[in-house]
Order: sequence, then C-alpha cells, then structure tokens
Amino acid sequence: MKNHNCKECLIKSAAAKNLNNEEFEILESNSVQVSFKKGEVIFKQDALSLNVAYLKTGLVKVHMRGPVREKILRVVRAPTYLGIPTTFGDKINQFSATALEDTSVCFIDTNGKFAYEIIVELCKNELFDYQKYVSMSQKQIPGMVAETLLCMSDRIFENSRFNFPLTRGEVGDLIGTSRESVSRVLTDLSNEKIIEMNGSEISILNKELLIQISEKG
DNA sequence: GCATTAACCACAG
DNA sequence: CTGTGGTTAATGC
Repeated sequence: MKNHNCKECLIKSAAAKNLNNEEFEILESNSVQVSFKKGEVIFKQDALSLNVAYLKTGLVKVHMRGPVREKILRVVRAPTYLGIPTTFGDKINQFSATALEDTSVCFIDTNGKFAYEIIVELCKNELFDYQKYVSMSQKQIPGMVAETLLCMSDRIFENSRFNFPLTRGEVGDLIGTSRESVSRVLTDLSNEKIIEMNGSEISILNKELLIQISEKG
C-alpha cells in the first residue's frame, strides 16, 4: 500500500477522466493502491468485499470455485475493472482474483461517479462471457485451445510470441477441460508446426491455420 | 461393431 | 507442473 495521486495517474480509468479536482480528492481519500506479486490473491471468494478493484498494471485471473474444481472465468490485462465481486446488498465476494504477474491494483470505495463506467464494464463482460459460453458449448477442445492462444496473442499480449501466463491445468480450468487434454492439444499443435513452445514461451507460427482450427472447433 | 473424442488414473521426469 | 500411456465411457457412422 502506498500514497497515490489519482489526478496525475497515467493509467486513469475512463470514469476518472471525468472528475473535477474536488472529486479527485474524494477519490484519493477513498481509494488505496496495492501491489501484488505473481500468484498473490487480490481478493478471495467468501471474504468480505474490498469494494471495486481497478487493475492498473499487470495480468490477473478471475476465478470461482465450482462443484468439482476451480473455474477460471476470465483472464484480464490492465487497465480494467475487475468487476463487482459481490452481489448487491451483501458484501461477500462471489469470486476471486489472483495475480498472474506482478500487478498493481487500486481498491476504490464505490461512489456515484463511477457507476456508469462500472455498468459499461459489466455489459462488456456479459457480452464477452455469453460469446465464450456459446463457443465452449459448441467447440471441441482443439478449437477452444486455439481460441485461447489467439486471445492471448491478440488481446492480452498483442504479439505472436509471448510468455504463456497459465499452467496447463489453468487452461483446463479456463476452457472447461482436463489438463491432460490441454497438454495433448498443445503438443499436437507444436508437432504440426502451428505453434512453437520453449518452456513457457509460445510463438504462433501459422496464425491462419490456428484461426481455422478455432473456427472449425 | 468400430472409430473418435476426451476424461480419469497413474507414473516418470 | 508436465507429458504420456492405458483404460473407460459416450457418441457417431
């Protein structure tokens, strides 16, 4: 935790861009910035709410405990809000967030000025999740893995080569399959020279084919 | 039936 | 944690 200056923040949220000086003072006195190391829990399911978390830098997985195992709901890159972890009315988190990289987060005591931005964020998430669940229910595993790789490459890292932030097991939790299946698909893709793996580093060699696989399912 | 897909188990590195 | 092989269950042709 450290002192911070929301007005001078270079990674201001869209909501914060509309605030006046007085409102910035309110924001600063009602928020706190915290750093997290890779693997640290930012907020935890079943714990009391820490209000809204704004992911300033880093990469985070948002996940929920399922009847059998943990399910990764999404993987998000800064800057973004981490959603509203509680239901209205209670203050118990319904899901968790864990840092996949070193990360800094601002916890904000919610006030009216942020409501609009938060709603926009929630709508985007809802749409994104609907699309994801449609995909998941209709595609086979290679399609889902391909889609995940493309998503990482295009949306998270914006690079065809990147350091894969998830373990095989976590990819399984994300797309709803077993770690073994993820393993096998990845080695298949590697054997077919569609991707290249070096430890945790992954390069996409044949993006067109990968897109085909992700679309065909 | 036979083939395919994928989950579960187990063991090795 | 990861990779692999054997086994099993469900599904499709």
